[in-house]
Amino acid sequence: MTDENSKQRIIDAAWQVFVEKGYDGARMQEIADLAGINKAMIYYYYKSKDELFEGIISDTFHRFFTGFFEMMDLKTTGVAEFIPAFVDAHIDFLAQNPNLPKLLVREIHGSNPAIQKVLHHFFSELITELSTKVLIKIDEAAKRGEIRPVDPMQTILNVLGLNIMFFTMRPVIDVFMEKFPISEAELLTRRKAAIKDLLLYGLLPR
Amino acid sequence: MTDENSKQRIIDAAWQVFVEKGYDGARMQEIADLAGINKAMIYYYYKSKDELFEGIISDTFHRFFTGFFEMMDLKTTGVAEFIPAFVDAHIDFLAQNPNLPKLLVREIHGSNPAIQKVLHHFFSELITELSTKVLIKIDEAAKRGEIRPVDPMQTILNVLGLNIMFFTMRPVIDVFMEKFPISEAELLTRRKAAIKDLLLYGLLPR
DNA sequence: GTCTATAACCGGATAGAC
DNA sequence: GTCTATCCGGTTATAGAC
Repeated sequence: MTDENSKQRIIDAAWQVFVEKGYDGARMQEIADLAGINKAMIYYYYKSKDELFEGIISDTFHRFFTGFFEMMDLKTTGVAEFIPAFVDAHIDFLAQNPNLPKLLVREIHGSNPAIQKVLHHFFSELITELSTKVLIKIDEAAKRGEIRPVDPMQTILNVLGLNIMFFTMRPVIDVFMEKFPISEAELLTRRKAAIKDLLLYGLLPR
Repeated sequence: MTDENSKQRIIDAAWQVFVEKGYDGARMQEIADLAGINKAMIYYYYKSKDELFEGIISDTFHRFFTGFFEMMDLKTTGVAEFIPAFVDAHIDFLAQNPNLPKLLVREIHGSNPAIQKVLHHFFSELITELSTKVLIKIDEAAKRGEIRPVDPMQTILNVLGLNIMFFTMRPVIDVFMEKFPISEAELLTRRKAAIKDLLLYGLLPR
């Protein structure tokens, strides 16, 4: 309950409160309460709410993108094998970190400097990765006739959009599902199946 | 500049500020400044920030869903004609109201009562509409062999997700597009084309 | 209806004891 | 490292003149 242990408790609590309330809605007092420490303790480790947010965001997204890049290194031969493998990995990954897209989509439309930093720093890196590898891979596969001729950039947006929408629109989907109640696991399974089905039939030549 | 005119100015200003800053980030003073009236005037028409938000949200989403339902009444024969027509209409509609998905996705993950109300009131209605008409339409089209056998609910999520992602993830997409600069109109055209292309090839039987 | 002035409160941040 | 007590600026909301 003492020592640097507190710092970790603060980080965990802050992440949780920032996710639930958003940056503007988050209260330092609530973070302190959740961490089970005094509010002043937060200021012992971080000099401001901004710095706390910035620290947590950077750290979290750093770990996120590290995981994401590993995930994209899936060893598969052709696009027809890569796509379903990626969808499964991506959705599983997001299902284990559902708060990430939630927080991102919430803060991204504002002008919070910490988020702008994340956006440009990490996403620029992601785009370089995508454009030097995936974009070309799609283009070549199309020229080879392995997949239909498609707009590579838009195809990436399609895949990412299909995967991520479930997590950014979750509260809406929950309302949808009130009338068709199924388990969380079943819902995820169906979502993955439907995405892979659509993409494979939509991309492979007939 | 006087009379009830002020109320409309307040509504317009409030909508803009709530969209830009989110509920928690919005300041009554900023709304007053933007409306070109005094802060106290807002309290002459609305008794609290909550009530102002609630009023504007309910009103806006009421108009939104009215438009949405009209849009879904597209007179088309089969699914193969309906889908591209819907995608065009939906994206055009969102492009003219980009602040709606922005605000929705921003507030939806919190617990703001006004948003919860919108969510259950309007989306329940939408779901009834979807499940009594679209869901069945997809199911029948599949049985008729007009489209491939697909999970109807997931197909709806796919279509909506592909359309909406562009607006909920816009700041991310802008970062993507920094390296491939094209005009707004061209971007929207490509987005629509790619979605329709994927859906048609992915849903029509081979 | 519209304004000025101000009350009342809240929340981020700090001082300083232990 | 951890706490109590407190400051201080900002924000919602109201009182009351015009």
